[in-house]
Amino acid sequence: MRYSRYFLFTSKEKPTGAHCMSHSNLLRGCFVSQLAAGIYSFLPLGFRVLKKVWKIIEEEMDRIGALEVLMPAIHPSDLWEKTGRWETMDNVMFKFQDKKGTKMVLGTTHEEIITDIVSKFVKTYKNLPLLLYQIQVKFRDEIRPKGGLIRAREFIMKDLYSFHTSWECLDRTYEEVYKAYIRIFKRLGIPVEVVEAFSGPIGGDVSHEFMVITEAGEDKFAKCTLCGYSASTEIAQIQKKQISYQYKPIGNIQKIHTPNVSSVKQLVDFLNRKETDFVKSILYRSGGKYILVLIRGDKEVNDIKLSKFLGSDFSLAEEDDFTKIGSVKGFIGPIGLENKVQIVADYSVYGLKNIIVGANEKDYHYVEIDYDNILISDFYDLAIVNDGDVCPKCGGEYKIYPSLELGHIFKLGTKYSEPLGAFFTDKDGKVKPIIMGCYGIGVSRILSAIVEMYSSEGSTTWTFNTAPFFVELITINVDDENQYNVSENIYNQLINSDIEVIWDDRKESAGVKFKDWELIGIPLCLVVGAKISRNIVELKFNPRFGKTLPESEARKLIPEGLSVELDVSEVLPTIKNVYTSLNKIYNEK
RNA sequence: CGGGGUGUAGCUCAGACUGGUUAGAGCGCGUGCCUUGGGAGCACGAGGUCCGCGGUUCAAGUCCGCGCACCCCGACCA
Repeated sequence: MRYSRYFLFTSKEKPTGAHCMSHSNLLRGCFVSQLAAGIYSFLPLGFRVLKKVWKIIEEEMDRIGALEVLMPAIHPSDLWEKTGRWETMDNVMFKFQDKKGTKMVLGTTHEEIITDIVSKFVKTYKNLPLLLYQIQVKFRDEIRPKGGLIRAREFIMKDLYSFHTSWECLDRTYEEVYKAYIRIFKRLGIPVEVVEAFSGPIGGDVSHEFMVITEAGEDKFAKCTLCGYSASTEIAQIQKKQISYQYKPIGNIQKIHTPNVSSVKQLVDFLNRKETDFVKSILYRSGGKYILVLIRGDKEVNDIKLSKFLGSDFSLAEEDDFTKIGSVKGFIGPIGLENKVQIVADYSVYGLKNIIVGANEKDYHYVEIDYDNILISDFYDLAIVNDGDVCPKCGGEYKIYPSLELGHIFKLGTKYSEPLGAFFTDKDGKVKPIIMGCYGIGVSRILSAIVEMYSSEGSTTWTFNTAPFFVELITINVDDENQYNVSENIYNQLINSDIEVIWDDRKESAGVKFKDWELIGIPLCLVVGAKISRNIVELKFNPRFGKTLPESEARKLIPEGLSVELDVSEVLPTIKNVYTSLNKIYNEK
């Protein structure tokens, strides 16, 4: 490809509105272009990268026997109503009506559709197991899209669905998909962490997320520094505590004036105490009862953990609930409410002495309270884990990492097959619901993830299998006939050797060409300049390309100083050699 | 949904507070010269519904009202 004929309009300036590096680089490198909030076009260069990611996913899906389909992006409401998700996913759905007034939705995901398809055709155990997947556009009307492709409202996703006669069979497929995902991310050059995860409204009980560690993400996971166990902070538990608790009502209670000071943060400043000297009290309604949850001031309640204890039907109390139980929002505390609410505490409250709690009176707190002065009905693990919390597997310490979710695999069971009537006749002649799994990968998001991994502002680095071209050929002075002719010759040789090359044949200054090379993230750069009079050209490596490789390989392939001078006759063999070595690392069966 | 910000040339932004000729800069774009190993230089030039609608005024990019879009923080998020 000749640069002069390509669609490539790079930007020297950092775009406004791009607040993370990958977003900025993808815009500046002319990979994508924004149409509306969270809605992007893939431009020729970006689409090349997308297709490369796409292809690797297809290859690995093929390898586990999954069959590719393409389902509609527009769905009528009926299937969604059958599973109840017309309501439960309403907050992210783009809904509209067709000209007949039929309710429609832009597909947020495709469990309903694929299950419907399978239910029409698969009637016997003889046709199972079955794996179907697609790479398709998904629509989610996120309230706040951000980070470019990281959280978009229209995005590309790979979704695989598996269908089984038994849980054992699902388990085996789940394992295979897990391994396929590991291979996919390895081939893409993305270091992923697999973490146990919450399966959420999609259903099922087991799930794993494939995360990359980056500040640009929107999730967090906890990893044990000792045994390596890791889990999303949505579900990460801590080691159970031995509780030996006896209620000792306090005789002489001390109250202090805290005018208009209610949040822990404000109290810390006002009283000059530590966050851990406070116990927060959070009031919930559940099944007509009130539950007061106590938690140490530095911690946050994990609603998912709480729902295990309260059931799914609970909500935060509102203003008038506080009045009903004789308390005040902002100053609620456990002492004095013993008869009106059930009091449960997070483990973090256990053993605390000389703490401060709300006095159920506007502008007042109680001080010098011990944990056993509070009537607590039970202690549970209810908090979102922090650094230093104790791993339930080995007693080691957790560390929390910011992360971006690239893949998520679920065991669904019969959540969709039953309501949508996907049944099969088993060997024993009985009709049973098909057991399902589903497995997603955020394909477009992967582009952002790779850029976040290895690039810096204004200088992108793609990995071997994702780089839009393998070599950028730069001719310093295209008016120099010798430089031009040698370049053209090398360009043709590379094409004939199936090495993807973009030739910067523009009449631009050298600086412009080098900056663009770095911005668009091509691994190798071959420079044809004045030294061509001595038959010498220079081969340069992208500044961070080595980081995308295993260290030993990087040492072997990449010269010190990232650059080497070559005789023209050595160019093709050298590039081919690097290409073959990398291909072996990333694409060997 | 709450809080905040922004909207002027293709891009990044000044001008607005205190209304007043023909609305500016840098970059980019075009032409010519020069230059060709890290976004070079000189000259000339093209390019604007100042987000939209309404209002105040002799006069609105500027003031007022309504709306829209985009961005940020929070809430939300298979």
